[in-house]
Amino acid sequence: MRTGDQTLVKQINKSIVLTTVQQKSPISRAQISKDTGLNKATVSSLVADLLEGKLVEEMGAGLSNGGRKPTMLFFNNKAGYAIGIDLGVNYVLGILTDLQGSIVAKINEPLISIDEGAVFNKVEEVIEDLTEQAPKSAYGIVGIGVGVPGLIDNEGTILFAPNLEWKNVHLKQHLERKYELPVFIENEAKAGSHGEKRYGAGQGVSNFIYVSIGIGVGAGIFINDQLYKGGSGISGEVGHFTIEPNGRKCRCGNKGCWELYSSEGALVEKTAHLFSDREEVTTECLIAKAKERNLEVLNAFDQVGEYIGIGLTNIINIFNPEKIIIGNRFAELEQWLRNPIERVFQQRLHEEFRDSFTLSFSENSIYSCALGSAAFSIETFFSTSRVTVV
Amino acid sequence: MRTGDQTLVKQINKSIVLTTVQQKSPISRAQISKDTGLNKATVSSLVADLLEGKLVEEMGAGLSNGGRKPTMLFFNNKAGYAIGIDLGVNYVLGILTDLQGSIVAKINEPLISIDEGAVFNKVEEVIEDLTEQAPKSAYGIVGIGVGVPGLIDNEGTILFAPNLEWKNVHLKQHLERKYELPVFIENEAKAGSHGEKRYGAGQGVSNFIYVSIGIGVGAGIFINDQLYKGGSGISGEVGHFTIEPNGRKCRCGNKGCWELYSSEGALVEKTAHLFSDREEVTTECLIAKAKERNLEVLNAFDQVGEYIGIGLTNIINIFNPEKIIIGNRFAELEQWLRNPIERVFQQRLHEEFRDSFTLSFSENSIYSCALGSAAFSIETFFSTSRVTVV
DNA sequence: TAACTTTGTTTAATTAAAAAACTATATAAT
DNA sequence: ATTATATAGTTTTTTAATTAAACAAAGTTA
Repeated sequence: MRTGDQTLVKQINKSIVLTTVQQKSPISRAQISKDTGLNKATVSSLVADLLEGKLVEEMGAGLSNGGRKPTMLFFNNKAGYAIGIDLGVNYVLGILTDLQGSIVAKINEPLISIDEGAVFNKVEEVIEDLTEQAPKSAYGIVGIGVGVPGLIDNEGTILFAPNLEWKNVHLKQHLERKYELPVFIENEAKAGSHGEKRYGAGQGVSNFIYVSIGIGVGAGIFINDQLYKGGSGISGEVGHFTIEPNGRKCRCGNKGCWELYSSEGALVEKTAHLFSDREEVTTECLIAKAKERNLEVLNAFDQVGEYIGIGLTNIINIFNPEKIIIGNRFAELEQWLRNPIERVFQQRLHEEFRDSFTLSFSENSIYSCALGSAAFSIETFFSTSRVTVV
Repeated sequence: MRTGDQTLVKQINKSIVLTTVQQKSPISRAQISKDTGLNKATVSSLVADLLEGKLVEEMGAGLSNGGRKPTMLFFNNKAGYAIGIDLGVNYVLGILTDLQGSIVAKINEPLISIDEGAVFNKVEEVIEDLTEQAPKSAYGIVGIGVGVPGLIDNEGTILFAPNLEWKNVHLKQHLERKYELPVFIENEAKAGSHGEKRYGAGQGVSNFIYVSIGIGVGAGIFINDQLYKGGSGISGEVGHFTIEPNGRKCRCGNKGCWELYSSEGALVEKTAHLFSDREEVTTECLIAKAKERNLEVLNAFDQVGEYIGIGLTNIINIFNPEKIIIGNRFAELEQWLRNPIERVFQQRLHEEFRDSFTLSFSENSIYSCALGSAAFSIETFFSTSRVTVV
């Protein structure tokens, strides 16, 4: 339990000033004082600290407002860099971002084997490649975040990753020892939701659910502007909602799970007969066929869209969110999915819920997960480094 | 946005000291200092404030620990009283509690009519009866809380109460004007969850879901020790989970809602043929028959229990809670429901979830909702009154 | 050119916590 | 009994932060 003292006060105010600069840059000390309600003298003192910490810089005089010209300040997004990795089932997507979340380098490596050692090597290769590309900066690489499709506990252990066939994998410790940097391992949907919160459709939204639909279905839950991880870190397994109590067996042990009817797998099943080789069916080629107005593919999208809608009504009934964001591979399917989903909403949602939220699709394309993973590092850097802690 | 200053620090610390006294009473100043990490001098100063505010009192010397005897302090639970009301479909249950949540008076009035005016009159009758019974105290009645079975928005308006056949009812304004006291209207399940958090099975549990099962099914969601209300205040409508996509029509508009299979209504339907008059079937007489080992009733309990289990697996998959608490009328059915529910958990939950939570039944019997409603007033009193605000 | 504005710093006042010194009151050992 | 030691709680002093007020610097406007 933390008690109140002067250091707490300073931490709070310093963080307010830094956030204000980040959001409203370029901005003067006087304007920060007006916007935040902090006294001019307090702002000057805190800005001096931030200048010394290299997180804020002066950029000369601005335009006069009828008196002395203000000194404009801006957030030094190049004071450090973060690495974010989206560890997929058949790829490793890595990005290097500045402290503002802008991508300054990226690399996408295919994964041939899902063997633990082989994947670890590939991840290290990506990390080292990005590290080399990082420009010189005051703080260097501030951390590494990795999004993984699986159950991750509160200590960052990968408990279970079905599609990678992993159990109890300690990637976090491995990378921390090797690179001596803060490492964050998080579930792919949780990382993606974080990416949307900071840099996408979740900005300014306090309560939203990011639903990642790809090979599986998972969710990242934002409540009161915070990612909700769950009692042991494994919240958001909405793919295993029971939608059909006597439906098909799912490999999770349950029957009739939502993701059996609403994921890439469901699409493939419905359309496999259109292709000579089942292995060849990908979301990309289905999109191609849908654009040619192939009726069977359009029907498959519509049917899968209906099931997605049914699961989303469950989410809406329980969370009453301000927004639902659909991410991962299905983020590209908006033009085919929005109609059936909204049809189901009309049919199945009580009227008080119907206009209580908006339905969006991911704004960061394939980068939500990697961006969110990088952002874990950036936030921890801000809250624990000597920069903001007194 | 609140900035940091000395008043904030004092508020935080005063609240810490008060909470410590509430939880560990009787306790000395020295012990508070050790437990909280606050300096002895700081504790003395804050305790002086709380003594002046009548929230804390001295009760003479305690036993020596090898030196000067400590002056023991205790929380003055009689400094004020709160009214909590559980507004049911056919009853109004009112309680008067002290600031500790102990019930000092109660009254249970049957509701003959669900007409808005008639119900308002009955509620006022209950409030006035309880007010008269309140002992003289420093702060008097600090507020009135009412739990209602329906959708309540963030302003306390009753948007929709199906079983009362109400729409857009402004009970809050009505009572505030009449009694000039803070009034809190909240959904019955949210109020119940709050009751369990403060005084029942939710104490010390940060993340739990209270599932109220009676005529309908609703949930109160506690996340990070806070009640989550949702974007517009109507979260927790788990009764309208789609469990059977092609099931029976629900009056909410959807088909195959969970509460059609798992509430009192489902029980009545399965057992109505055992009674001459369908109106006579109540949970109470089913309990009586179950105790006589009536096979048909036992089977009904078992089947309903299975469906409850299915809905709970959905809740567990999405929230990964530390605890599930079953409340309202079904809280009395533990001996018949626990088995089928846990059977379903074994069948349908992935192993990582199976031991991640405990299943409990309400500890406050029929008072969860009224207690939680009263507690809304008490907490607001502590956080906004001159007592704790500097 | 004088009057007024705006920006940002400096100085003094205020407040709350914490450390240190101190008083009061015990217990325990001799 | 007396002395040493330990604990409880208050008083005094120190420290660190915000804020208000005064001020200096640098503009604009009439």
